Amino acid sequence: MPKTTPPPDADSGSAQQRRLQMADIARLAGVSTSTVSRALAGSKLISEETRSRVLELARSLKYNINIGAQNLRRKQNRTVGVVVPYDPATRQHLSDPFFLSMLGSLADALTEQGFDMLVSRVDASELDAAAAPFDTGRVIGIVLIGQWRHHDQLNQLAARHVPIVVWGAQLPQQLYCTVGGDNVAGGALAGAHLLARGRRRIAFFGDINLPEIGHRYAGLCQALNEAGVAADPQLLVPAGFVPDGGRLAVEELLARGVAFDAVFAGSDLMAMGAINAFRQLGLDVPGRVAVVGYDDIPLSSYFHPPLTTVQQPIQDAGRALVASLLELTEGRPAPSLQLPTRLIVRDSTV
Amino acid sequence: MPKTTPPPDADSGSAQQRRLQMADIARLAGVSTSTVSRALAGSKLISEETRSRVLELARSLKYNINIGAQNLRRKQNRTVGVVVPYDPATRQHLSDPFFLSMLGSLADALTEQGFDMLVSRVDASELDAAAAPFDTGRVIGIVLIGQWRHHDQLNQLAARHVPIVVWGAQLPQQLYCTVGGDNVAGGALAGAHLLARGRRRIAFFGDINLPEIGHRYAGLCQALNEAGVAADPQLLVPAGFVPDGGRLAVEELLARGVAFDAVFAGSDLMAMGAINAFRQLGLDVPGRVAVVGYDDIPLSSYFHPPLTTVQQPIQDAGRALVASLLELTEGRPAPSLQLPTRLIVRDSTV
DNA sequence: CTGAAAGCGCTAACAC
DNA sequence: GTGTTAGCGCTTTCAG
Repeated sequence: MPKTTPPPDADSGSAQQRRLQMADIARLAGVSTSTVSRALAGSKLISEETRSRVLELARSLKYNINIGAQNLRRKQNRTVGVVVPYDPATRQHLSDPFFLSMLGSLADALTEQGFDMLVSRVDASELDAAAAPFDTGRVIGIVLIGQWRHHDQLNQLAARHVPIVVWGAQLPQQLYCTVGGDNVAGGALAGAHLLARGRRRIAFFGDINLPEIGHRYAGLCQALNEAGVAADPQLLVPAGFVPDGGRLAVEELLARGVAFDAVFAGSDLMAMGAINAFRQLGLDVPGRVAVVGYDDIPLSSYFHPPLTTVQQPIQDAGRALVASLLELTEGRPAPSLQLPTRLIVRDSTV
Repeated sequence: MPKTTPPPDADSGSAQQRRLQMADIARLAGVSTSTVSRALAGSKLISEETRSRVLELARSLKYNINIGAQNLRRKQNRTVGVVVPYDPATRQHLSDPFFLSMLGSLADALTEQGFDMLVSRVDASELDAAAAPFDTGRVIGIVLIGQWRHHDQLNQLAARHVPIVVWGAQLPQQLYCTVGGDNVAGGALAGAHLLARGRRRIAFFGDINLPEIGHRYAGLCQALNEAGVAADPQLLVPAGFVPDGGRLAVEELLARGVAFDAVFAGSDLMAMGAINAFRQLGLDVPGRVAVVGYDDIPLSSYFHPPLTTVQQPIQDAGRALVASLLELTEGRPAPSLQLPTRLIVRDSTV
């Protein structure tokens, strides 16, 4: 049972002094509200003397302009919506450190540009709810983190002219703007690295129906191809982002009884789950099986063994998403973007 | 260099059809705006027939009420500000998975209650900037994640009657409301566990000037006391939340040349850093040294060895923070709250 | 340079 | 039941 303590300030519920407004400042300064408005806005139609008097007064009284009213009048807005879809089944999406980091990166990018960030979570199966903050005029546009398999719903949003930028993969017939890592290149990087380490039987863990994961797998296949190694469909193991997707995939792989000497996991989390499973089964990583992850979440360097992984450009991602969204909101077209990824070699692949 | 692709829809910057407003619906329905307003608000002063006609029209035209205008008129607001202070030096705070998880938990709790979440990051050394969204009328109150050493600034905010709830420790002479884990109890839990495992020389890693960390250390000392073991100040090693705070602390501890058989780290991240450092030095965990972390971030069960740690009640935390804030905004006093913590025993302590 | 007046898109008395 | 009217707190013509 939680312990509570009485509040320190017994009179907290008292004198709710009315919030100051422009008219108050105007009266006190002996000018009209127009003048106050101009002074505060830094208009140059105001005498230096009046301006400083008003400013001084406003500051000393801690007056702050009411942004809601200002927005209404100016028909503008400096708020961007960030929506994180969640799987209605597990509701667990914000648990993936990668998404969380993306939130952080967006927060930074938006702050940098003087925008506020309105965060909402929506049921991934009802994605048009993602547009609500825009439809109700609260934000000028939406950044959606995670495309999942909702290509069509996203297209509908774009067709409705909702300014929206999606973190994810570029798909054919896409009406909306995406910003994402170059997943094919990332997958190829991982594949080439494993091949260079002498691995030939590379299993892939992940749900290739998700565009980004599909691309990573395609990249792997491409690398195999170039090395003249055949891709064995038996080595493709579906795995979800759920906490122990990695472990389950390992069990499945073993159950198939197929030879393998490496795993390329669709995310770091899966890679970690897989490595733990291998360890419990007495299979040495990287000795017996090399493992590459994807994302380079902060903890992958702390993992044991430190995880070789494909790094997603999180810092750039936030800035790029915001930049594209601003283009869109200003009526300009925003081309989809693929950010470069790079391989971080650590100990899980020798 | 990022690759770009031309936009799919060349005419994206065209016909910016004006956003529908209530007057439009009114005209189309042949009624006054008041009637539309009432219908949409579900007022019972409206004939069933009119109501459904208006509702139908609004839906088919995808009309959405402008929340900004509504808020202005109603002088209300369903938005809560969540601010995450960052250390201006490292700017790295959002990297701690614990804070990120808290954000997720808050998002859930707010969504549940029909509130929007406006997230902002502020320089921890200028905490009164945290009140900006409130001062400008954008939010009805603020949840601040992370108290750090800014007790005084927080008191000032509370004195200004900014409705604010802080995740952190309860301190003497505190004017603001805190919700936090019971850090003393948590520390005691960790200490008792290590003692029960036969450890006597327990080092503590963390900056005890931070209230929460200080309380965890106090809890440890309390447990030692009760067991009749003396707390050795030599075993108290300052360590930051920086990525490799744990490693640095290990080095410092070793440099002191003092005997130790266990470490209680102020956070899981530190514990992980420390374990990696021990491993590199050939010191077995938990054989040679047992390690307990704090937070129970999602990855601690994936770590090797899986981390014994004190679990913070993240899910409850979000709900509790929101509940307290709502009390405050409704003019009622909100007592500070300490949520129970529990020890999760895994392999890092045998 | 400054003020009066007319709204931004909506709601809520107050009439009818 | 429904319409009229008067604003919410601010900005911006338009006069002076």
